[in-house]
Amino acid sequence: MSILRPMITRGSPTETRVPEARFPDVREHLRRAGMRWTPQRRLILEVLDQTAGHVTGSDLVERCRSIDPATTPSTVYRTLRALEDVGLVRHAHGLDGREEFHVRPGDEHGHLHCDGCGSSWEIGSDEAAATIDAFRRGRGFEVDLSHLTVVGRCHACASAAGPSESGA
Amino acid sequence: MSILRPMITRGSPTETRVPEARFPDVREHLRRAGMRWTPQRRLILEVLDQTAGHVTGSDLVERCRSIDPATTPSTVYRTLRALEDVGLVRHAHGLDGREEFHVRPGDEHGHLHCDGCGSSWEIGSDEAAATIDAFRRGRGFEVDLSHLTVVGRCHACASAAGPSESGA
DNA sequence: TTAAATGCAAAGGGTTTGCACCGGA
DNA sequence: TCCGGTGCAAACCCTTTGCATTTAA
Repeated sequence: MSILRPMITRGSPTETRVPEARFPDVREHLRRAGMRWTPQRRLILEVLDQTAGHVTGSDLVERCRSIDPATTPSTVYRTLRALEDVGLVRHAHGLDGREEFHVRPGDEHGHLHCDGCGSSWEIGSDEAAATIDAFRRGRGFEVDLSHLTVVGRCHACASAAGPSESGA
Repeated sequence: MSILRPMITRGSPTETRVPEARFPDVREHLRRAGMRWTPQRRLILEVLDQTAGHVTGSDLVERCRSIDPATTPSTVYRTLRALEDVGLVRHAHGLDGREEFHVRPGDEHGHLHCDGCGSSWEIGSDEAAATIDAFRRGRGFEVDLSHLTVVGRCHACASAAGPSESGA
């Protein structure tokens, strides 16, 4: 249900470049915003789309470079902001606070980071329901799930560290 | 109930430097960790303590400089880490992802930021209860409240923007 | 006395910007 | 054709680090 509409086979093996026919909505989106559809943007969107989790700006630069060495940081960062303005990309903040981007999925999600092992998971709207409800009912605050980052210790790490680790 | 124990008059007007007697526990803390009690550290701790909310590193540098122009960034940043190691200071991440420090309060709290008006509030353990419970019961995850940052739209902003703003 | 802490200045890293050229529509 | 986008390189900002000096204990 990604805005990119992967249409057919999600990961056709050998094909790195995906025909732009795959991004019909995106072109529309950009066009309506008076923006242009360029090879660089396609590449960036593609890499972003193929990245399961999230990428920082510099990560994205690297990944794009591995496909097209001519990629430049300024273009990537500018594109990222442009795409975010149009609503095609969103960002959240990682454990270290850096921005992490991802193609905006049909269903928003938050992030759960374990301080212990460094793992991270997605928080679906179902799992976030209690949180969202609490703030909405408590003070009429509308939580932005895609910006929700919960940090702490996963079950495994919490068990290993013992129960006295948290509040101290 | 701050660890700094402000003891008497919270802000005696003319007195900028507070007698170190005000920080008995802190000295102890540092001493036990083999660390020293210096004027710089006292200043930093003081500014940190008098800052209601949170400060970024550079904020803190500025504020310290306004009291003692000789303050240097390296000392501030190093002290910040040192104090955090000892457990006297904690950090969270602001809206923009930058580290925000504060004297570690007796009761941890998270943060609530409104994307609309830029306001932010503290989330007490009571308000976070539902969230903490949900993750604990759902997957045995122990949420670190002091690292919890919830972003979204406050009641006022949500009302102003209308209900269709959130998921789009 | 002696190791921790400071101050300076320079490095560092990710991100942003100015500007001339390029190219999608 | 025309305005948006790109690439380059330099600027930026906050933060960190090396090293000689100072200073708390």
